[in-house]
Amino acid sequence: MTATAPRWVLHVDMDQFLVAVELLRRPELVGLPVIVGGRGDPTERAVVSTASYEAREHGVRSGMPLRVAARRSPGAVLLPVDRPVYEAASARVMQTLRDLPGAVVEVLGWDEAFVGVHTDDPEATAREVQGAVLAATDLWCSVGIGDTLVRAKTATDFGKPRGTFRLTRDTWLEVMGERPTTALWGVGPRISARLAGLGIHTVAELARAPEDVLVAELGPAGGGHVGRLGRGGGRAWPDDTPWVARAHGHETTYQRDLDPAEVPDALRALAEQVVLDLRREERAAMRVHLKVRVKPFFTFTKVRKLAVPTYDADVLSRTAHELYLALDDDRPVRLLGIRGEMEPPAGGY
DNA sequence: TCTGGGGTCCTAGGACCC
DNA sequence: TCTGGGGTCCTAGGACCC
Repeated sequence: MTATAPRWVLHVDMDQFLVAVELLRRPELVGLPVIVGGRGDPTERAVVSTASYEAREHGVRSGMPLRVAARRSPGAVLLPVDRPVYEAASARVMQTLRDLPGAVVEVLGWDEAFVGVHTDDPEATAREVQGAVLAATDLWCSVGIGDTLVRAKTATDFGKPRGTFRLTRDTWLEVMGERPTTALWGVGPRISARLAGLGIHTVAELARAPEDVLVAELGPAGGGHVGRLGRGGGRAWPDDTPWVARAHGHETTYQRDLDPAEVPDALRALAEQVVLDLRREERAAMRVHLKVRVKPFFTFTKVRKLAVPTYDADVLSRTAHELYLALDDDRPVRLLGIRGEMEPPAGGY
């Protein structure tokens, strides 16, 4: 890679990451349907975090209730989520990427990152990245190649597993044009339905849509953003400035619905965890915006938010309880969450 | 016993100020 | 008795992603 060669964005995405990390310490499970999720107990309220390709052949998908997954793939091995192990593996992957000469790395999550490189042969560079990650971690990744972040990210799926794929301004519409708008990163069922109301069903139709029409429907920021998505546009170079968390929160789905009388103790436990996170990671000058999330039924969530100028768990949990009481809802609680949102520093992030 | 837990970013609309 | 417009801050909540 030389600085004078053209710029390319690589999207590095680990293959079945959580399962792959588990297989490193349980090689006897290679080739079997393996599901990582919750505490590995299909009778509990929990969902699939990652399924091996063998389990996916049985119709198991991430986000699916463990109970359903176990029914679809009766012989599958279920494993509990082991965050510290995945965090350590993720750190090794990201360090490997940062050690590549000239690479600009923007981390997206545990198992994926954008890597900006200068190269005349992006496929060869992508293979080098795969080799370096494999050598350092024994883990495989797929690499999407693009002239923007969105195109690189979108390309990765076509390269999975263990492959590479390139999407550029010239090939974007030919590959993506006839696909539904939900195929785009950032367009979910709601946005897609609103676009359909404008007669926009495919990526190509979105790419052609006038900006003022999109802005009228989705707002000033949303309209421009979604229009750019349709053309595969947007940022063309990763941003490697260190990450500053905007929020920390904890939420719990209880195995047994909580009686309202049990809520204060539960809120206190959550508040203490949030305060620990804030003290550890945030500057004291920031203000906390407390957000309480309550889910009495699985389709229904209520939120109350309030600025609270303190890191004191007593005050937070008391305030959270007041917010909960203000919901004026005495139904059993399935999910409870509180979240500290940081006041952005002057001038924004 | 149908649906996790960690986040990010955006918008509508009301309050308030000048 | 009637009524502005811009800007900012705040809360409630929507949508999406990994």
